[in-house]
Amino acid sequence: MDKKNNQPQKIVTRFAPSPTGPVHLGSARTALFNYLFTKQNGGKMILRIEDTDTERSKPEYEKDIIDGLDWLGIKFDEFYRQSERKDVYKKYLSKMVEEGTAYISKEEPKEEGQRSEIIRFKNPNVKIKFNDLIRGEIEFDTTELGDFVVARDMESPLYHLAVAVDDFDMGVTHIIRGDDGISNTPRQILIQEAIGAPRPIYAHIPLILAPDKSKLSKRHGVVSVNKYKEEGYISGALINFLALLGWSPQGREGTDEEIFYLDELVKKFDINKVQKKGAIFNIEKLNWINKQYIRNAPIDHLAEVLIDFLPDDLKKEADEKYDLWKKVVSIEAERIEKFSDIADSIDYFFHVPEYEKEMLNWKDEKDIDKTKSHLEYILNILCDIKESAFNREIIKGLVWDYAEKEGRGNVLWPFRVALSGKQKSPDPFMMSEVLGKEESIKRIKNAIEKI
RNA sequence: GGCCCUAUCGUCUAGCGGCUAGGACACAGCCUUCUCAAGGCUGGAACCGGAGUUCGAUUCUCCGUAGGGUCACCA
Repeated sequence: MDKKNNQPQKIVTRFAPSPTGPVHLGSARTALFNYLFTKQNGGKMILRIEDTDTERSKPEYEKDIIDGLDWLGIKFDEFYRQSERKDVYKKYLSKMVEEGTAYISKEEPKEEGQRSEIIRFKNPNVKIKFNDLIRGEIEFDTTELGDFVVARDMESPLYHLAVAVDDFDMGVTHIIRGDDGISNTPRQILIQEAIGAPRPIYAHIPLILAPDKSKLSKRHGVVSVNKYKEEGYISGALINFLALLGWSPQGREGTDEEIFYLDELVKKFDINKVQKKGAIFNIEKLNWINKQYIRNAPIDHLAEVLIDFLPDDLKKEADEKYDLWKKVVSIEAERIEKFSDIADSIDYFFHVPEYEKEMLNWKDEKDIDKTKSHLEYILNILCDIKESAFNREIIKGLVWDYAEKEGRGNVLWPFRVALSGKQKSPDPFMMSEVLGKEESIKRIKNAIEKI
């Protein structure tokens, strides 16, 4: 509490990844929960790169993390790198050694690279009890931790020291992190107490699990956030999905609704309702959510984004015939699950399809000459429609009665195949509208000639 | 193995002593339908086990069991 105005202290959180690999879904969710909690409380959020391990930390991973979070829409108020804060750690380390809460220890190196002189924490061997927002009270006996190492030397702090010092120095009030950090907590609390830091409030969120219930990792396939971007997932959809893993807006005063944009999540999220057990990553649900997002997106925007997922040659053509491209997107958008799916069955909109004449025959039609006459009938109808009236409703209106009379499949199937050359595609009325009068007529004629 | 954590449909979850245990994804069937997708309807599907507390336990307690996390001069 601030004594002057009696206002609650401003909330400060941090997301503290180490740049030793690409941003992973689990980290992304931790960042998200931090973000939601911070925003809904009007707090400040820090991104802190924990790169004290100079061997494993790589600048490209730092970039991957920053890009990934940026893509997801998770913004930070402050940014730090631990590698640039050596002075701060040194200051506290000296103080600890001076006060005897840490000491320089001479030892026999057991492995290559180990020092013969390191700095250990003087463990007071007490029981530590802390309250976790998600799990409630947790108690540890720190005796078993021994005098753990806090730094290799005055210039080289190790993880626990750097974390405790930074959280204190940066005024962090709430530590929201993965479940796997739970056993690190007592060590960090011990250091906090040694340097006179107040204890932050902890919230350990459960891990994201693979289908085999183990901690989700690279070996389980795609876990890198940026891979999802490349595959054409919408960032909002991924955020939405991640939020629903381990948290639910359902409940007494809740809702069964499941589609939430970031700003709605900020309003609805409740850290106290976060699940205690780990949640298995289920890509089916992600795909479903992504589909909902695609459906809700404006066509113009989709056209702009989707074009980058086309192979080069098609992309060039789509760019040249952008009006056609937009129409294609308008009917294909509801048929795809993720952006990269667009590349698959789009070709026939730009190129006259190739297919065997047998495909033109509907399964119930034995006589291919009948099929031919159906196509001729359709051809005549299309030729008679004015350019300006060449749309799906008009075409359907003119063809429908005939199709009813002759058997819909007998008429509509060859119509559709003539346009797409595909077993599966949108209906022929939509396609002819998108292709336009001239192109549609050309393709029907092609089909007739085949027979 | 020590320590810590967890336990409702296949999966994500609602439930905060009394419910036909609800929703979503996935799945199956039906409808719509020229195909596919979408959409609509219907269905199958869960309280880990055992003691206690209680008039009454999915819910509270304990003990099992199972799963997970963590035990570095990594983070």
